[in-house]
Amino acid sequence: MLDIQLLRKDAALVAERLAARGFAFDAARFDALEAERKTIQTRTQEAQSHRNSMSKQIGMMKGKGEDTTAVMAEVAGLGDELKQLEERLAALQTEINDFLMGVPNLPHESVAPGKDETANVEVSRWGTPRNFDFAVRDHVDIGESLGQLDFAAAVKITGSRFSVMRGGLARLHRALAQFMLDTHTAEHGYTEVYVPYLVNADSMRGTGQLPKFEEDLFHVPRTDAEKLYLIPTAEVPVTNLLRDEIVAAESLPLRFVAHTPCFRSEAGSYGRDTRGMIRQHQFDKVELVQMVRPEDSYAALEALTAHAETILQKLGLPYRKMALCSGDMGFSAAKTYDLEVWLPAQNTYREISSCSNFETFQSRRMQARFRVGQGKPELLHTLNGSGLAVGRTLVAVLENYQNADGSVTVPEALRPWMGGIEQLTPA
RNA sequence: GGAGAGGUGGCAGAGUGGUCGAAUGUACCUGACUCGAAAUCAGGCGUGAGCGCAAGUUCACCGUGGGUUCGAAUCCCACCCUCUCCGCCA
Repeated sequence: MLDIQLLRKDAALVAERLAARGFAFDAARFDALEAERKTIQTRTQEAQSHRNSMSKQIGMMKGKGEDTTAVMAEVAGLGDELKQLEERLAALQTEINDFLMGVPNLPHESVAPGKDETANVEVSRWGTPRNFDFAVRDHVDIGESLGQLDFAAAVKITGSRFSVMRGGLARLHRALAQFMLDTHTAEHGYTEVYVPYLVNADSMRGTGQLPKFEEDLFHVPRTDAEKLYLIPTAEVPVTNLLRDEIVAAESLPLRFVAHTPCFRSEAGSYGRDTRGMIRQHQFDKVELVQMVRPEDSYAALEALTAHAETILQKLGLPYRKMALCSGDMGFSAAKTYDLEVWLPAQNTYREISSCSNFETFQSRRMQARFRVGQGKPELLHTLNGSGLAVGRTLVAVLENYQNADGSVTVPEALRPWMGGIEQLTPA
């Protein structure tokens, strides 16, 4: 959520900056709503104040045993008008809030303008894609011929966009997650957290998935009041750890890492990446989350991105770092770097991590704050990034480390988590 | 799932219709005393929002949402959550 003070001061400027990301901000509507809100709120508060002082007077008079019928008759007539004002004000505030909840974050000044991913800027590139002296196969062929990747079984058990792994491949998947967790906790100063995979609507609103993107989420019905959602990323439960909290400035920065499954309905992606493990309804991810002081957040974004890059480097996977343009960023982000890993079978780089600074966009929704000494609470800045998406990392390892005989070499860095296994071979 | 108890400020804990946004204790901040600290004493100390150049002022908030009333932390209804015991269970 944007700062409403900024909107009041200069809605036109906000509209201009949002246009850069393809969002049409209706400044006229906002101004109109605000104008009415201001009038109604002032009148409501005056009426409330009047009623309060009259009621107080009745209390005082009764305390002294005086007759109050005259005053009570006077205040009795106030009820209807006050109720109407209060209802109108509540409706207006709901409307303004709904309106604001649907407005995306402002892009940071360093973000390149652009309509879509074609305007993203390549920041750097690491590693050299390997030359294969045999026909490369994609991860589906590799995994299935190993007898360790089974989409047919997943379709039977659940449906499309799920997978079953067995044996060494299942272990490789687990090893990847543990390798990532151990690296981030031991080398990058993150605290490992275990969190719920089902969250309530308030949490989804806090990080920005709701109200706008409900169709992307799976949910568990129950009653409306207690409806729960499956997390699309650990960002949701982990960032919401700070919702409605005020932490001491000295405790910042907070750095959390969590390994969780993620669930996405993939509504609107029919026909895209239907083959293999690239786009699944359920996938594992190791997520990095930071809460920092505002002045530190852009340095933190660079650091967090570098933490994710470390994983790719240790695994020897070639990748490139992209700075997303204004039109390609997610709803809540002020600035985003994507890391794209080289996939030989697709002969291209594919997203494997997305690292963003949300500034106060999430913390304002969540009222996640910090306090310097005895000072006023201030909104902190939140960041997160994949460190990394485990499923896609598995795909990258299979494809980049495949051998002519159909086996797959286990990257050196993973071997401590593989119980000495150096190669995946058919069972 | 059954039975009971309970949700009040950072924490503890009063308050069951009226100067209650809320006693008191504790924690914390400032000052006094002290060489310094402790103890003691005095004062301060919730969050959000509106209006205002400011000083300030107004409103809302006692789990959440409704209701009754001139007036609700207090009464009524629904829901959520926590705790205890029983049952079941990894």
